[in-house]
Amino acid sequence: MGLPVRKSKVAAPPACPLTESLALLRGAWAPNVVWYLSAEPRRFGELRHDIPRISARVLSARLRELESRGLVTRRVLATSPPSAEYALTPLGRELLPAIQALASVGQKLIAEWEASAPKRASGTARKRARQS
Amino acid sequence: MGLPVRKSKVAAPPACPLTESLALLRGAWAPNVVWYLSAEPRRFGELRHDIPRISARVLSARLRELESRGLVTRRVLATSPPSAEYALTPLGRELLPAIQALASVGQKLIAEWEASAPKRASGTARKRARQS
DNA sequence: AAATGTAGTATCCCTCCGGTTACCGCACTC
DNA sequence: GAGTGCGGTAACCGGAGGGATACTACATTT
Repeated sequence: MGLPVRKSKVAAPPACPLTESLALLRGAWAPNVVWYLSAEPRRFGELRHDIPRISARVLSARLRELESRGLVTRRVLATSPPSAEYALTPLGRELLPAIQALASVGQKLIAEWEASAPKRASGTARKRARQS
Repeated sequence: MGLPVRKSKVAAPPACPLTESLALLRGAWAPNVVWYLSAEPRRFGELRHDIPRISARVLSARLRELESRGLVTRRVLATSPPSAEYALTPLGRELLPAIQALASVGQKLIAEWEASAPKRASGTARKRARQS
């Protein structure tokens, strides 16, 4: 017989907390959208501009989902032509520390790569970027 | 003409830091695997037990990917039958604060739901659980 | 010899998700 | 009336990813 199965020291999942919050951020670009709403409310076109490679279709779908999950509110402005403004709810804000932590890890990685290969042109695409 | 596009107050993505770290955790159950390796190294079967709804196929694939991304190490133990032990690398450990932050949000949500509906049987699956 | 346990791999299949493209209605400006 | 900017939606399509199931190899236990 092999080794005995050791009981995990990590809290077991009756309903896994990690899975719960990941469900809130599911879908392409969802964390990015929350991130770009963190500083201030933003309009549809501004988010498109913030996240260059997102398509209008996906941004629209993501905003609807985030709204239905209670992370984001949508407000139509009486401008001409009408525009829409999206903002984080308190629930959405609760996820910011986690997103911030992820971003700072990514920031550190980028800084290390640039430091370890300073000869590379600064705008050069790295291989890892393909994984995004 | 509509409103002027406001420049984002969130740091722009030459290579988005958030996207970088999300790439490390891509794939089903990846954050959970890292989470269950946080306290101590764990073997394949233990991880299967920790994450009940994961299949061996996906767990295997995920561990290979996490290994290739440098988050996890694999060590074969000279037991009979041979077993394998997986552990976090320093890079993998860097993601723990973010994962911890996510888990604590999920924990809070679960606590609130249970507090707001104390009549429900504690083991009852909630609707949100289907989204996982 | 059969069962058990460990650590996977192989194969199939099917769904979902997201990219692309095209298009809409409105209001203003030119 | 044509063009532009805004905020989307509709339809199509392709691929990747992941669930389910079955199978392997080896060593020890019964």
